[in-house]
Amino acid sequence: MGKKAAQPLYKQIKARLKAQVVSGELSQGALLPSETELAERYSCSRLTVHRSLRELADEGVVERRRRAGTRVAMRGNTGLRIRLSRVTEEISRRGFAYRYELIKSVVKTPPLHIHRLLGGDPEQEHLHIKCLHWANNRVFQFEDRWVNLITVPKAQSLSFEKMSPSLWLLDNVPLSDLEHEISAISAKTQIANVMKVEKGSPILEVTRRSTWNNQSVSCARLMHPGDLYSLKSERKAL
Amino acid sequence: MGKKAAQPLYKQIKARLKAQVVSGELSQGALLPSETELAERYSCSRLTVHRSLRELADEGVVERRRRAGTRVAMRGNTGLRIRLSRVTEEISRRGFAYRYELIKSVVKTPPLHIHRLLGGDPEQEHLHIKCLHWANNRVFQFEDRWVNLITVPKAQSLSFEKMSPSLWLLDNVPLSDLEHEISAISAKTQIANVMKVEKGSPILEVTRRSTWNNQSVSCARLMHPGDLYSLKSERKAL
DNA sequence: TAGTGGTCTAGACCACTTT
DNA sequence: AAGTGGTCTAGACCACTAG
Repeated sequence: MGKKAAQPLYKQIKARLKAQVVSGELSQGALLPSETELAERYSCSRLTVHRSLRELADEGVVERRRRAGTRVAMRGNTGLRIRLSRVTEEISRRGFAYRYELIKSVVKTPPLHIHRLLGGDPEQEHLHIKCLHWANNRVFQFEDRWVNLITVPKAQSLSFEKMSPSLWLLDNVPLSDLEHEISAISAKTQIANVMKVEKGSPILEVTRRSTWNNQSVSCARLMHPGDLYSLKSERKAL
Repeated sequence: MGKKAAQPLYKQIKARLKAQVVSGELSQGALLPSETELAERYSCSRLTVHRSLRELADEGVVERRRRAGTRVAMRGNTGLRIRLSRVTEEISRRGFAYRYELIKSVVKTPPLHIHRLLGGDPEQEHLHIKCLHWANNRVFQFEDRWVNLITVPKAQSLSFEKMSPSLWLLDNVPLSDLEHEISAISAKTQIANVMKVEKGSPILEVTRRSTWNNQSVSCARLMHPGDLYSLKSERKAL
């Protein structure tokens, strides 16, 4: 293993400052030197120091305010990042064979709690799809999705017999914002039957809502058997 | 509501480029103009354009490689950010009264699966704590934690009768890295009894491991009744 | 090897907020 | 009023890699 090339200067400075925070040398709320002073101390331009501090602020390590200076952020608020891949990747990464199964696909007026997510005319019909993503002989994900036919009219003419709507949407609909909610539920009779798990089994549910220019595109419940799936964060700082 | 001050130039450029991606005008894999060209087009310095593109790359909207240029990123890999606050805040934010209850606190040799997380000598004794965080009359979180007594010797002399170890650690131990895993489990008899929920209830479990300079500090299972707690992501792009 | 992005400088002006 | 961070410029050199 050869020695790594030198890190860029701004990363070195960032690392040194972060080390002082992590070691407790700079404790919660402590004031850091100004950018000008740090630039002199490290014999570099102010912009270089600025970038170090800006990235530390983005990571939540420090807090910055004009005139007030840069301070070590209070702990106790932790951010965690989770990466989600498309189902097919998640399954093949685990070494399982992927199979898709359409359960139902109908166009109808959504119930009220779905209408609240999709917005628009309460009488408008939208596309409701239920399907399964199999990993070998187990159900890996049960997808229960509504697609907004106003924003995505193209979806109405598709059968989704061979391809899941989640994959089709990813490749065919430009989308901007996603909201997620992660919860643990218990498999009720119907869900247990569909997912081929015991009634009452724990289910990890990811609810996803996607929007485009503030117009809803689709919302979905993605349900996984608790023993097959969990979400891991990237290991990240503070 | 008065009009906002003009956005900084790099944000405007970022927004314009992003809009082209989101609208589909630039589709997956499409090549963007070079920094030099964009700088001319927007009549600004290259650094300003660079910052726009760098942030878009950080957000996963584009991918950049030297010589190869900047391309619209493939979709299907989504990042989601979740913010976690300390338990007391989570509870008071919901308008509930917080109460802490210590169940047990012992020093002993951990079982093997815990030792794998804590590292070091397999015979070394560590601090094992179980406690409850109540929200009004419901158990909001059941905390099952091991604290590494090699890295945090101070913890041995504390009783944790009034204050939970999670809160104490936050304020007293500098920590650098956190790893999380989120899963759905079913309340087995013992857990159901402790958490005062029905046997078999869904539990949202967050497993957290904290390290300091690559040495483990503590690991914990934070268990919440599925009907009381869920994790919401910040709404963020792509 | 040519062209891309990555970093860095020295200087400047501005916006904000505390004093 | 003064000092902080936020942004921006015009230039430079370097590291990487596709052609």
